[in-house]
Amino acid sequence: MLDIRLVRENPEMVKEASTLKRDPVDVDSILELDSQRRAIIAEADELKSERNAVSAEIPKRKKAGEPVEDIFERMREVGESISGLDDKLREIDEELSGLLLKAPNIPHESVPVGDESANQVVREWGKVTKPEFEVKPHWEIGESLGVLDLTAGAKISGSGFYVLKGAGARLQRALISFMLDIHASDGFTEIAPPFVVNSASMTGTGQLPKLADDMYHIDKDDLWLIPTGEVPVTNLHREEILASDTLPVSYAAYTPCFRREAGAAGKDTRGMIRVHQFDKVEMVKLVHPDSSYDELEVLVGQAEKVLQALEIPYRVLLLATGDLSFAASKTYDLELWSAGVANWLEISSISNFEDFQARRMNTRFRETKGKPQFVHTLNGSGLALARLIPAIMENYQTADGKINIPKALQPYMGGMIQIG
RNA sequence: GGUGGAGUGGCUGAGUGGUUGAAAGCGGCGGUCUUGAAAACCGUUGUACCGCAAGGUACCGUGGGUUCAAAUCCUACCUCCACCGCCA
Repeated sequence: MLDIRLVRENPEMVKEASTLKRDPVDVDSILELDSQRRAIIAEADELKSERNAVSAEIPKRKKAGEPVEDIFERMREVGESISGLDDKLREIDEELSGLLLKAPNIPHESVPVGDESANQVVREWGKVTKPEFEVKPHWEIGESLGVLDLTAGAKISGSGFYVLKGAGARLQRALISFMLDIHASDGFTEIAPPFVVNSASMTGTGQLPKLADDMYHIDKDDLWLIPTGEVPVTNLHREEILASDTLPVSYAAYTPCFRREAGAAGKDTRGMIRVHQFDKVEMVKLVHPDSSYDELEVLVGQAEKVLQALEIPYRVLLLATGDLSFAASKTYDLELWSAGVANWLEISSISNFEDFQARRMNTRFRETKGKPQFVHTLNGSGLALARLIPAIMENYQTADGKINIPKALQPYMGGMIQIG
């Protein structure tokens, strides 16, 4: 959520920034509601002040045996005025916070301006080699080796669900342990959170109110299936004031992710690439505002570490303003080349949200002296399994139609060196 | 799911419908003392909003209600604890 003071003091900046994000904010309405709100508060507070003063008089009068009926009469009217103003204030507050909750975060100054085509390749790691044989896309090699079954997924759940079998299922489990071990040894605390959360949590990280249609909702209990581990893990500290020496807080969590993917269809939806349920290891950080951009670089490095350990070539992309997600100030994507879809695939997205989520969650920290301040939050995939598994199936494919197990992963596969 | 009990400041814990933002203790912070520390003693110690300021307002699980006035009464909901039922 944007700071209302920021909107009040820099309305043009907010208008421009939201336009760059292709999500223009109705700044004028916000300002109008804001000034109405303040006027009503001033009026109501004055009446309340009067009521409090008179209330203090009543017991004294009673003690002195003086009549109080006339005061009751007047205070009844004052009370009615107050509740009228309070009702109106509630309406305005609701409307105002509705607008504010739908306003996107402001891009950081270092973010390139433009649409997707303005994304910048920051660096590349490893080199994409073209093997002499024709690499089969993961859905073909996976099906032929009996480790991936898309038909079964469609049967038991529907289109957009997959089933891993045998060494495929083991591979996924191995990757989860492998990645969590890396993060844990680098100081991340492992978290096993709920996979279903309430609306307050979804609002806290910014999925609600705008992205409701992209998520699965359980009507009966008014709960949401998490679209990413970011939601439960970041919300761990909702409505809290942390001691400053607890920062930075670093978490890593394995969770499934559920996404409705309404309207998604096309070439890159084949196989495991765009599905309704996938597994992911997510990293989350809560940090001091002064260090959040340094932490962002570190977090990108942490995600890279996994790909490097697996020896899979990738590139790091700095997203342009128009490609940034709703809550992000700055985002790097890690992409790797997929022979299957002949395209770069996003395998990780690492973002700094500054205080945008913290403000929604009311997550603050206190330094030894001074007022509580909002923390900055970051998160990044480390990594998404439904992209990583295809990457391994395609990058580690052999000419005779088998899949080698990356060396670092072999201990996690009980020593297995090849599938097939 | 059923029955009973409870939800007050960082924690423990008082609180009669009317200067109670809230006693007391612990903890925290600052100080005195000390070579240093501990102990002792003194002081201080919630958050948000409105306001240029002075100052004002709100908050005692959450929402609604009664009242001139609610931490205190009523009501619904939420959470926690205990027991019963069910269960991986």
